Amino acid sequence: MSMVDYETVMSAAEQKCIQGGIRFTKRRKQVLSVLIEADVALSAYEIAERCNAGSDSNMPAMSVYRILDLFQEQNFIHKLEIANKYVCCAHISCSHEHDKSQFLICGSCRHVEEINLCEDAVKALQTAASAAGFSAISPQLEIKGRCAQCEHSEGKAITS
Amino acid sequence: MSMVDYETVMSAAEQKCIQGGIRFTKRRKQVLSVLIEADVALSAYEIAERCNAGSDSNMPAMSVYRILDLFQEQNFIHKLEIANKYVCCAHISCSHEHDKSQFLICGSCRHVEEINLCEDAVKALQTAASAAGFSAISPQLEIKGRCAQCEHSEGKAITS
DNA sequence: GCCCTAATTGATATATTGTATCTGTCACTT
DNA sequence: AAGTGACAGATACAATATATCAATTAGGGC
Repeated sequence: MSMVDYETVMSAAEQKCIQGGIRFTKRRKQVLSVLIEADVALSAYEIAERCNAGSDSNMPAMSVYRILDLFQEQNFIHKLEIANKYVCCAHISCSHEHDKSQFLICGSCRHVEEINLCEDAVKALQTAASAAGFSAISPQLEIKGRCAQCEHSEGKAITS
Repeated sequence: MSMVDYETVMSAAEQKCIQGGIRFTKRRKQVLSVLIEADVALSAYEIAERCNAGSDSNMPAMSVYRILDLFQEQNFIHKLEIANKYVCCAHISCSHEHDKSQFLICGSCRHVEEINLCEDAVKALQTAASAAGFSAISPQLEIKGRCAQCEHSEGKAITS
């Protein structure tokens, strides 16, 4: 998330909170800050640690979970269920619709990359889902694979 | 998994164990039995419960985890990481290669369906992965969506 | 059959991730 | 200034998973 401007994202988030009748409190700012500045996906407890690192603040994990829930509702962040980690949405400060995101997750090191699938691939997934009685697939797609780093280091197979 | 013949699968598993120099013990038979007979994906603790249901056996959850690890190495089962549940591989008793599987997982009720994607869709995923520096995607694909049942019951949005 | 070795299981502790619940506090509205 | 509802604190606990070491069991050579 380090490619987006911190201030732009924070103020966009604040605006969306105001519009939604939600407060952008100190706690919430802390959590969003950590996620914006992280260049990797973080677990809830890692977020709490980073909030507390080198400061007087004492962010309890429970608060992190509550705030993460809220942020997911607001589409500020994504939860990667394969990794049990959270990432900042790359499009908080965009005006256009951003309800499609795809993530590649390394089965070895859990490194995460956000990608863009072509429309045809997404349609193929939708079609297969419909055939199986699923009316819709999630706009967020998580695909497990093996990053180049892990591919070169060890011969260990991709987990499942 | 109820569409496959129980005995066929069990004996195929036994053969593969023997070939791999691995014992097909009572504990392992219990776990595989439960997964074959289950028509839904089960968590490790649910598997332990079912092993113990109405019997003198006392299967500890730790043993289940160990056996699940082994079965994953042997490709007898798949772990669905989005649901934290396990399913029997539909192809244990097949002779052909079976290293591609795709699952649809309902984001509301965690219902699981195994599907078959067309080659083109899989290739598109591969291509996108390569472009992002992932040398390979996992042969097992998990896609989150919303099953027809949940779609008709509630208006609640797909989680993430 | 007996012993040796390695595989397997038992048993216990602990880590990680997440939910439930109730209470206290703070900010906005009137 | 008081009331209301959103927000945070605090505690307990559930669910999922890993680590470790001891005890047991099965199979192979003698």
